[in-house]
Amino acid sequence: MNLFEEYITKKRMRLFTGNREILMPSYIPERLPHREKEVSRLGEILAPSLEGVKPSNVFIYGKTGTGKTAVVKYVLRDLERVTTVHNLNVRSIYLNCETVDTHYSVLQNIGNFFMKKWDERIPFTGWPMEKVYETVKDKLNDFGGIFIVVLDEIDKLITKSGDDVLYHLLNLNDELTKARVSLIGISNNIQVTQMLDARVKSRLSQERILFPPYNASQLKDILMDRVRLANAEDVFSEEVIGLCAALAAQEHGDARRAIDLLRISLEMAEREGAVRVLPRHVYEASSQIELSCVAEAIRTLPIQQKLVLLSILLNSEMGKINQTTGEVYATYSKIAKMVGMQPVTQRRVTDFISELDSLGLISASLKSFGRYGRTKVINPAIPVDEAKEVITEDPFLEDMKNIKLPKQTVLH
DNA sequence: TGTCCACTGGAAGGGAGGGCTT
DNA sequence: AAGCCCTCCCTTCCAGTGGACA
Repeated sequence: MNLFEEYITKKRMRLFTGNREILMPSYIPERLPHREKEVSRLGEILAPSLEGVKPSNVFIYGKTGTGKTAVVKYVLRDLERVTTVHNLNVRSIYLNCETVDTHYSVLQNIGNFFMKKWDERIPFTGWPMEKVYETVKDKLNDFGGIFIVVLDEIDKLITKSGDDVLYHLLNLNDELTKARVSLIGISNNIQVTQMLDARVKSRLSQERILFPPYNASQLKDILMDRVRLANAEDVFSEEVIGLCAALAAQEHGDARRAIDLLRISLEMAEREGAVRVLPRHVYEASSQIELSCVAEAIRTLPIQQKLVLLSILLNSEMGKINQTTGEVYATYSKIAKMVGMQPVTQRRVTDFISELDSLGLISASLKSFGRYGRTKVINPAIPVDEAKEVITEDPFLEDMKNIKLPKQTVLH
């Protein structure tokens, strides 16, 4: 049977044939339940732009899945509709600092927003900063209106590149003759603002909006709305929707998680050929989300970090609990040589350990053993066998699949 | 109370890689 | 082709540290 014929037959058998995009967290509906206050607050802040006045800069913070990005995109979409109809000179750009995380790339993206011809574009590297800055200024002056720059996950930008970028962006207005730039910073980590220079900090957060987590009943409303919008009431019972909401509420009220649960439990039910989504599909979806997040995090790790993680897993497999940095480094050096790689220094490995810790793949905490030194105490935070399997998918590390450590490498 | 261990983590800088300018 | 610039990944150097032990 033709591969795609099969797909078409399957599609006919699908439980839900409506628009699946509605069941994605990235979909912005026409109504955002329980975020009316935040929407109107941001709307009020940005409204002066319609009269050609620069709106205040805004700093938005709240945990993941509390609707920060959705509200900002929602408000900017409305703003764009109005400015298009009334032909007003207001534009905005959305940048996610997960990927746009350097001084250069932020300015490059802003500059390229106004570039109509491909060959005029600022390359992703190569130009002196000064030239990029001047080009951005020229382009903004040519545009001559109000330009709103949204920096989502701004904490990533600050931790990686410091506050230089923000300093430059905030100073841009002093050097612009016609245009005006406003900043909207979005962060799920309030701590980062402590790292900012006091002047940058006060100018960035002329206005602040805090997004509280959703509770279970609010999440349920959000899911109900989506289900109605997708015309999928006959697929999801109220019980199932409530369960998705309850599970996500346990995770600090994460709407993104709740919507993912809804969609993936639907996929689970379809795969099984069920007529409706059942609570057990939701539980299955929940554990699948957890596992696939871990697997994805591991897959995207650079090879050296994979080796460090593998060392920790192997040590743990040997029954070693509470590993020290020194022990991890010893194992790492051995297996790096085994796969024909030059081991990096211990200093570098301590950075890798911190990164693995912040990704939640391991737990590492600083502990002092008195005269026996001070080190990090490290344990895997994920299932060892599954994690090993994902790591050894890497063509470089295939040979490590069945490796067992000789005892003396961990026991001193 | 001072010493000392086994690191931690900041700072500075090297060099490779990608790209532009002259 | 040579000279720059920027980012990324890494090394080298080193001051700093919590707490057991003498």
